[in-house]
Amino acid sequence: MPQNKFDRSLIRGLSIFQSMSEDDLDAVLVQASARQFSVGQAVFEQGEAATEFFALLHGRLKVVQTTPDGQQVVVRHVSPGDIFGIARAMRRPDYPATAIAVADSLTLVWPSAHWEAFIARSPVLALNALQTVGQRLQDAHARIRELSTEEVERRVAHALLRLVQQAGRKTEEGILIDFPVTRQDLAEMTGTTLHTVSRVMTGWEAKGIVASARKKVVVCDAHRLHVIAERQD
Amino acid sequence: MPQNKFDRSLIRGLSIFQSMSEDDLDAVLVQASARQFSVGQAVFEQGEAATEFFALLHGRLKVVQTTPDGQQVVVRHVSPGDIFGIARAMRRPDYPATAIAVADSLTLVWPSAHWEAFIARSPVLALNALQTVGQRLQDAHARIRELSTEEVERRVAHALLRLVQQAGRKTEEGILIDFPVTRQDLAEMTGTTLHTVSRVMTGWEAKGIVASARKKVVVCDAHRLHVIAERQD
DNA sequence: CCGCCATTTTGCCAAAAGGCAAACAACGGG
DNA sequence: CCCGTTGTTTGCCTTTTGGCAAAATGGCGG
Repeated sequence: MPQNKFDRSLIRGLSIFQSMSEDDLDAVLVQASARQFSVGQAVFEQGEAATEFFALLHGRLKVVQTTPDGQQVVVRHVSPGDIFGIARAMRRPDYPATAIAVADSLTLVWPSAHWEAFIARSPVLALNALQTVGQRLQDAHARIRELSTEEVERRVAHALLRLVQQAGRKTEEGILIDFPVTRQDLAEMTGTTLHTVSRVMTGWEAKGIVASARKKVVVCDAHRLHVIAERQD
Repeated sequence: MPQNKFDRSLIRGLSIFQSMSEDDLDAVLVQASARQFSVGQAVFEQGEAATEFFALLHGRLKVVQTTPDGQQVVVRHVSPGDIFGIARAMRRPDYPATAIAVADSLTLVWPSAHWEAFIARSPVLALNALQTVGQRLQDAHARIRELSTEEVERRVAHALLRLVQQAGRKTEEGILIDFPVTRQDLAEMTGTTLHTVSRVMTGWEAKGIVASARKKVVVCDAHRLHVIAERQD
């Protein structure tokens, strides 16, 4: 499989495959195929049978849950090097959320059924997966703490700083979030409404903390954003 | 070790040890010791080095995170049969939260350093742990969804129903939450204040949905509570 | 280049929830 | 058995946030 040769250097960096032997890694990669997704396309949908799992090589995804009445909540973002869609590895039969490309993306794909065989061949994979899921659990608890104790402005500040961390690119005006972000997206990340996000951002823009345009956010003064995120009223 | 003989039947039921061979289980249990905690006592504290991990045999704990300004958030509850304090298994050096007994409790304790050896001996342990952590991640995402999209009354209803699920005991008046729960506790579980919880519960009490006393909650009409929890305003 | 459509901003108002303070109630120790 | 401590209820008011409506803006396809 030619693309596997091509991917090899990228794949070595995936934390999930760390400290695997070359042979074991080969055995895993032989089973993989590549798949592309363009902006807005879903990799999988909430409720679907979890027949495959993935690694993101390039691009960016958001993972969203939809409530029965149609509201959406962004559970997390997927950055290059992350694995995702590993519901079956946690013995869940279906995907608990929908993954949507927010930038053109390239993924590796494996059939979920192979997971057990991979583990059997290379037990370190299970430990790496445990660490990965553990980290996500920490992140989720941090979100819960924020939603429980912080007011909207602080939550939005935290969300922006997280995006800077994950997808910030230095420019002349400041740090650009390097994929399209709408007010609605920020609202779904922070448990508020696009109206409130707009009001908050307008306020920050007036103070020169951020600059924004349609689907674009630049953080000009990360320090002051930190102060907002951490202040105790 | 005499208590290991005693614990044996309980331990077989722990999901984390499922489908382990007798020999492997023996090897794990030989390393365990038992430890008791009375109400209010901490099993471990947020930020401490994660030198041990635990299984709860009897009793109940709450796992809380404290914010820099002292607010507390109940991350989850530990029921008998759960393992907890497995930070090191996720390669975290310290406990990310504090675990406090809310009922007199009996735990098994292992040194964290043994985890790797256990896995080496019985790889299925890693898969079971992955499932356990995966389930907690699902639960955390459900909490995030609730905090993001639901108003206080629904959140409190969900929290109560969850407690009924985990620790409900049938009585003549209804289903009793079988450990002490204060308004403050419910507030920390739902991201609100004890005042608001009190107001909500008073309303429900008037309608005969719940009955409560100091540190005690009885759900009289679980069905109507469900309706409240699931209604879309 | 124009017009449509998605996105953003904003004003105004209403509802939800928090904060404060005080009263009240129950339990437990001396 | 009484007192102090801890937990609960409640009134009143303020603040935060959401909802609705409408206008403004900017980009993209025809």
